Amino acid sequence: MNKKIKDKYELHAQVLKALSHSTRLFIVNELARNEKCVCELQELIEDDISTISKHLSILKQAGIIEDRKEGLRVYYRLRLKCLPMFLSCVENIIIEKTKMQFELLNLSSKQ
Amino acid sequence: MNKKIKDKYELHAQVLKALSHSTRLFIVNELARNEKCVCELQELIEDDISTISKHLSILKQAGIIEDRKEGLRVYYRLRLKCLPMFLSCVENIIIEKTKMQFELLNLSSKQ
DNA sequence: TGGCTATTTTGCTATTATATCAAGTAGTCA
DNA sequence: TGACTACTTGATATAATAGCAAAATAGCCA
Repeated sequence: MNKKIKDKYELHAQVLKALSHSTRLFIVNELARNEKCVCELQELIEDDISTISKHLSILKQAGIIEDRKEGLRVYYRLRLKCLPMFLSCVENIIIEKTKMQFELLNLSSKQ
Repeated sequence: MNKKIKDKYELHAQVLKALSHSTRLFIVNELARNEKCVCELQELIEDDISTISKHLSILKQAGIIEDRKEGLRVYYRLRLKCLPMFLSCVENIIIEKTKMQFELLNLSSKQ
């Protein structure tokens, strides 16, 4: 694979990597509804706040979310509007995969 | 975050993790056009064949691709038809992000 | 059967990602 | 100014992943 092509896919992989974590997916889904401050996310997730802050910085640096400051609070919102559609595609993958496993089970029980 | 929700996002994260690698994204894009055997992919990628085989098994186990055997060769194809759409969404993220960085550069040079 | 080709699996080391705690920054308000 | 709240960053220990090479498996054909 030539370097130019590899670099292009490297960029794509970085975005996907940023989304490859259950907490970060949860965050993205929450922010798809409306913006939230770190403290609101912390209440929902119940992890150490520094862990959540770090997840947010990973999403931000990937260009997936952006922030704005209001007094003491930092509000985050989704930058990528096509993300919910994209996640429903992932949902399809999971459903398909589960079906496949189910069919496999059926086949093996018939033997 | 309650366990049920966490588990759901964990499943999604696994699919995204499988896609979070430049070689695997390349593979998926190649297979989006038509099925290919491992040896054909190896020619294009030029990595150790055992490395490519491992990438393929990661994509397969995530439900993203499937395989069929023909003689000595194993042909892989895309299982997830919505994937190209989904990747164009990632492309948008990258374009947006690049624009943002460009604007930042412009702003700072005006000072 | 034995030798050949295509692919997968295993064992290994190096690299990268994650979680946590402690310390640091930034904005508010008395 | 100093205490307080909301958040970020740094250090570090632990866990997951990548890539290579050697060994194993599977199908073909003489």
